[in-house]
Amino acid sequence: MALKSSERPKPKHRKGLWSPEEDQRLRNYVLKHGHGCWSSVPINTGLQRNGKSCRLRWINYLRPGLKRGMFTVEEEEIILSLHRLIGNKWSQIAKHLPGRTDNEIKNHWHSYLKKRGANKTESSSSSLDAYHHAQSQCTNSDNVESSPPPDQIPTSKERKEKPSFDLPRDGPRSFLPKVFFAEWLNQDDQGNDVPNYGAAFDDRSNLQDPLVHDLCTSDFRNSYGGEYVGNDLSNGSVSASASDMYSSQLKLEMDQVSGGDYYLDYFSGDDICSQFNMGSDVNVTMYT
DNA sequence: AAAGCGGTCAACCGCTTTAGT
DNA sequence: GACTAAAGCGGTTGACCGCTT
Repeated sequence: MALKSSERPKPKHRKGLWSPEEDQRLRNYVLKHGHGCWSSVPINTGLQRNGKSCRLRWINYLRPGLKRGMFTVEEEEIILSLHRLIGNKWSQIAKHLPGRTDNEIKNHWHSYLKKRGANKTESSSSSLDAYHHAQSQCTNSDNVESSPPPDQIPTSKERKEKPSFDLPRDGPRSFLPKVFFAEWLNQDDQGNDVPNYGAAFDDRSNLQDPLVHDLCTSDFRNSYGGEYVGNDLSNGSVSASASDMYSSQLKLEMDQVSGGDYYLDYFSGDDICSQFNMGSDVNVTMYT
């Protein structure tokens, strides 16, 4: 006789910080097989964690493409701006900060920005500017680091002992975070770094990002209470303003995955790794 | 030197939503 | 439509660390 799910004996799950060995197991498994159903991951890996814990560990810490280190001023502006607009929708906010997790943003909000946001009553007007500016800042070649080999990502314990950034927490905020997947670089006529948007963005089919889409249509005003800060795009005009917003693509040369090139919409918020199995060697190239 | 304190962040908890049957 | 499992999400907790007294 089959037991009801509530009557099944519950396996003992380990709790607390993840050990390097656990990280290694999970990372190896997901990179090789994909996560599939998370509840089966502990079974397949032999980890004494529940699936939920594995999922969280992967999303917040092990997943390739995560930025580590301090938030830039521009990222903070984006968080503040979006938080004013949509509140504690951390996952929505995270979609607009590539490489940042909702958990990370939430923690940062509670640690730094809540106080700062409370003090700072002005500023809404600069929201879109900050948002826009952040995209070009992200293209600065000084920011770009290719993803380290998985075994070089510090464990949670190691991070506490030796943070991945060199400047003190309260140091200058112009310090830019590490980017584990290469971002890309384009330059305008003046040699300033700009995102690689242009023609690609003019194609409406590229407006996958919900915020961009909203910003480019009048829906945005309606969606967020009729108050919109920054550039006025309410007439639905996409051409110049929208193109200036951002659009970018990340080209991954997947030598070991079908031998093809993959173009991923960097800002779509898609979980890159859940879409395919990452081979052990993933070459990330700059796409300019 | 050690106790107290506050800040940070990884991880857990519980609720909601979504998908499958 | 009801039920179940999985996934997603936001709030909260607790370990750890550095600073102050």
